[in-house]
Amino acid sequence: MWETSGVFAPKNDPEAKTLPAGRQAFTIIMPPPNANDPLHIGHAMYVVEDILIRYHRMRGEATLWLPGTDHAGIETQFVFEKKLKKEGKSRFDFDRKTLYNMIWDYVQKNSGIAVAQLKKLGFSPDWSRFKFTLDPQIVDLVLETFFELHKRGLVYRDLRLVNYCTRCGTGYSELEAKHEVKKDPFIYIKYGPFTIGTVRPETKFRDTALAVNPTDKRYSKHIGKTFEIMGLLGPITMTVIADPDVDPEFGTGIMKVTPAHDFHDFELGKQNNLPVTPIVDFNGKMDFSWFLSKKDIEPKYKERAERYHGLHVSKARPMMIEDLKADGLLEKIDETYEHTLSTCYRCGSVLEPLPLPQFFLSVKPMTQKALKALRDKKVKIHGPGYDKILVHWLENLKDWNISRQIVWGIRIPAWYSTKDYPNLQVTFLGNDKQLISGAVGELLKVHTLEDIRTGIQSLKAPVDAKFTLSKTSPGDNFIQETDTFDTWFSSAQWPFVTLQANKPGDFERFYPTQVMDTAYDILIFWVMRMIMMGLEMTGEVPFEHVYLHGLVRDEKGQKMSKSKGNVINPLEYVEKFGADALRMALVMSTTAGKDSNTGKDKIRGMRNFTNKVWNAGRFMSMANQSTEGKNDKDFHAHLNEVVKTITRQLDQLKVGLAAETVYNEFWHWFCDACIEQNKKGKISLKALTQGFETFLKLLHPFMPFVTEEIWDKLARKEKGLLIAAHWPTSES
RNA sequence: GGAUCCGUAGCUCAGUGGUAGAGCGUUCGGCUUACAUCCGAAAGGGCAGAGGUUCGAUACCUCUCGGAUCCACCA
Repeated sequence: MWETSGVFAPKNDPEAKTLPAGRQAFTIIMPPPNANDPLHIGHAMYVVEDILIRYHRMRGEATLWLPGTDHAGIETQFVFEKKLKKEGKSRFDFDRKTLYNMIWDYVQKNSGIAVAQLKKLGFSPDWSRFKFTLDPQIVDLVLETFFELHKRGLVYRDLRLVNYCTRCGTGYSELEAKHEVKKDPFIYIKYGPFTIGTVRPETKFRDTALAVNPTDKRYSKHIGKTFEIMGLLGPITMTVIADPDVDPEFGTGIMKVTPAHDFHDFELGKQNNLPVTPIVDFNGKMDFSWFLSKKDIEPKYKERAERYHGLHVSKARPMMIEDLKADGLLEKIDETYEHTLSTCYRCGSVLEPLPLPQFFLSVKPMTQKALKALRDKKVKIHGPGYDKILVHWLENLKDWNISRQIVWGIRIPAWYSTKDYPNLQVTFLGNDKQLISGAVGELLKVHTLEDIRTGIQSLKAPVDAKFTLSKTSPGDNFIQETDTFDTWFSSAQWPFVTLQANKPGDFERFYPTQVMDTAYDILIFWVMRMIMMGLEMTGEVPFEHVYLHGLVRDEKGQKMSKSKGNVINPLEYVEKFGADALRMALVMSTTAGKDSNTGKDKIRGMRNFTNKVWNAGRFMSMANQSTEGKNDKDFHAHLNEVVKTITRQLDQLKVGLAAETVYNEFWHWFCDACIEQNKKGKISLKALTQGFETFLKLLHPFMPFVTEEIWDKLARKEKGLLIAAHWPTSES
């Protein structure tokens, strides 16, 4: 009935109330769930949004809740690759276009599930405005944003170290790396006249300098001097440079510098003009081709380099330690050393810092605008402490790496001319389904440009390569960048692109939106970037309030995870206890920004409450018929207070508190006290009926199904659907 | 190393500058004609500790202790 009645869509009624401050509507953009995943309990927390939407709709406002789903680039490709692996295949068995289409079909097949589940939870978004992040109009707008940002000088391409997962084959932004404490042998190596300590002996072959703290008296005299040092592959020369970041207390106080494989060293290398010389490749394997291509190598060293070459770091490292021992270069090993490593948040592999040209956004101008908006209270964060966390991030944010080396996403619309770069390095899956690497010119002898454009796996354009921005090929001789945008790059634009890509006039009418509700764990990933991007592109904040709900934990307070087996499937509980019970359990007595423990007991308790509401409805038809009650006046007075309180609480986004209030007032006041008084003739039927209808309205945003059902039996014929009924007014 | 949050009844958590609340659990008594997925009654808390502000603090400030989370660095 709700869906066919059209109430989910914002009313076009010119009589729709004009809201305070000239606001035309009450709008919430739904955080898009991953299109290919079934819902988890976190999505059920969107009930906060549905409560607010239903409340404002009943207030007579033009109310829009805009739903959608997310292509979730890395997550989805990762899931799909796991599926391929089960079938004994990998992403390299398919050319780019085929792989993309396969994932597209896979996602399409699953995307209906999430939507059906949202409906089962009783959510009331306007399905006619549904958007997917890869809908053509959305992609189009995202590309335009990129062009505009480039025009404003905020886009650049640069060689940087990226946190690269050699397992997943892509780099990540600084936010996506997880940190894990690991125990690794800390090796002290004789290094010419010095001793250095390291956990990564394998990178030593391409060290470019030695660094010491300029205030360290032991070493300061060596600064600027060059030493010949005996290594595993023969003698090398090394210059000592000054670096105030070197901690004299740590290890031996002298540090090797490897710009290609360490973030700090990369920066240090820039300052000192050191070359970036990688030794680990993008598969996590040792690459000694630079050495083996030399002439006249001593057989001993040649044998070693050949042995190491192509081995994974984890295999090569112990081998090198043995060789160091054999050469008498190993001083000692500290086996107790603990340090923190970056790991892939998807697969858990250790991330390799690797040099790769990437597209970046200059964030500074955007963070400044965001900070100002926060200072001016244009955006208000609900959830204690999170406003400070957000400010801290905005003040310290580094430029945003928006390139991802995956196919599932929006391909970066930068094109390189094969005329400018005939030696552009590409990896191409040929007609014979073999991976072929080489320069464009060479490949063109056997394949057409069109073949290469669609079949290309990866392209390594030089850092300073000229590129043309265009939605389609700008000419006959262009090859498109193979990287795709970080999913968050398009998600950051979600509040305005969904409205711009929708019905004409929507953006003007519904933007800026009022509330953004999401879990606090994506405050930085998403909310911060939406504020930045919204301000940059529209000049306005994307939303006025950010409601950060907590994470839903199990009844013991443990984080839910698949490995612990304590994951709650929301739909299971909908089956068992009803959607109303689950909804109520999720918001009852919760506060913004705080985790809540939701287990069976709590949901069962709320099922009992649902039942209580139902039974009160049954009582109404057999209530005491008295037309006058001596407590009627007090009854109305208290009812008025209840309406006032709940209205105020909802206006202040205190959803958990409002749920608690309506629960207590309905059960312990209306049922326990007032119904009993009616039985004794102290409260009239008229007053009681009016009170019950008021409570049905107050309860409706929280428990839409039972309340609508009771309303259907009681009052719908005269008064229409409860979902569209008028919120009770209170006299102050 | 930096930051944030929390410490209230046995458990899980709300809450407020003016003599403490809910759910679950516990105890006792009830199939009272809406509801035993219920009703009635009861036990149980000097709101972590110390100091300060205030006429008055659980609530505001400082410190201590305890717990959680986030970020940075680690050759």
